[in-house]
Amino acid sequence: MDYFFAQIEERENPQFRGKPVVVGADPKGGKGRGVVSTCNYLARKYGIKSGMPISRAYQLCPNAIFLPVNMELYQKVSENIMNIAKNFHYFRALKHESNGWGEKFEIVSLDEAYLDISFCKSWEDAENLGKKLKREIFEKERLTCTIGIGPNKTIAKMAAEKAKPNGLKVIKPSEVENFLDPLDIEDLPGIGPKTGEKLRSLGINKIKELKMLPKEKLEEMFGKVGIKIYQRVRGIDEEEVVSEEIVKSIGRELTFERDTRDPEVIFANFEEIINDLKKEIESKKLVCKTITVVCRFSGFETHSKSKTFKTATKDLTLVEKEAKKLLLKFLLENLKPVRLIGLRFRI
DNA sequence: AAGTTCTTATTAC
DNA sequence: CTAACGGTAATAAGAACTT
Repeated sequence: MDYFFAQIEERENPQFRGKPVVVGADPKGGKGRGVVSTCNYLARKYGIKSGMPISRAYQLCPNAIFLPVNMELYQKVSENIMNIAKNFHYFRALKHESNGWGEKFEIVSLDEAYLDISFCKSWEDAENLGKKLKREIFEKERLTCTIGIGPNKTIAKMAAEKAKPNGLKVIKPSEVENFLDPLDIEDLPGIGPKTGEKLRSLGINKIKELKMLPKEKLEEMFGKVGIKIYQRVRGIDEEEVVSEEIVKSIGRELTFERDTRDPEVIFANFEEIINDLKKEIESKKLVCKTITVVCRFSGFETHSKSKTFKTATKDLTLVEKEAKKLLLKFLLENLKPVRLIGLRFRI
């Protein structure tokens, strides 16, 4: 979906149209500590981007419309759209007489999903399917999206990225090389700021240049990720579209309004985090094998402590006790004010 | 020496 | 003038530890 959260807000509040809209933390007159979740394209013209500190966004455009994240609403809309896409996909697969191949539908996040449309008989066929899906989503939800189509997940994703917003881009196998070569290395999924910086320090800026690096060199520099990169820059990606991912961990974390050393404040908030997680574990009938407590101190220095149980346990009272012990250790061995606390349960 | 656990780093959305 | 920086989840790597 295009600029999902902000686009939903525009739909719900037509008076926002034509104005820069930023969804995220409260800027508090430039003093806020959160980040931008999503913003519309007008806000992007001012240099605002997802993940940027909200204080920075406020500096760039103090007159933008700053909105809090209304997650319940976005979740509901996401559900509607995923259902549209899923049903659409299912009936297309039936029509094409796919024998179980094409029903795969993978939800990546609230606003992203993969459809395995390998039942299509041609790329034109695939493109038409994309057009129809775009139309259906817009007719039913009044929201635009961008669809990328390619021989594998990586290419499809990158095609969509380049076609945003309200776009549709098809990359046929014969076009993959010409599509990839001129792109920046950071356009490749899996190359983030750190990996990108390391490569840039070698004078590698474009995917075409990245192709010059031998597999061994990439593996030496980045391990398994390096091998993935080697394949991806060559348009190779065998990842399947997988319908259901198994949950491996659930966690919560919280940044305080201001750094604090007050144990009352810290433990009261930790209690809330624990209770929240306990509820989720119980309702989903999960068990807990490992707990990890995270503490971020003043200066953004982040540490974690974890404990693994002999066997996964349902005894959340025990889990709670251990979690509190770990947090206490942090406070005893580090005297700096605390910025963030978090807790994660590994299943 | 091998298997686990702990901790940190990186990425994505 | 520069830095400013959420929350959730996955995966990988290497160190530290048990067995």
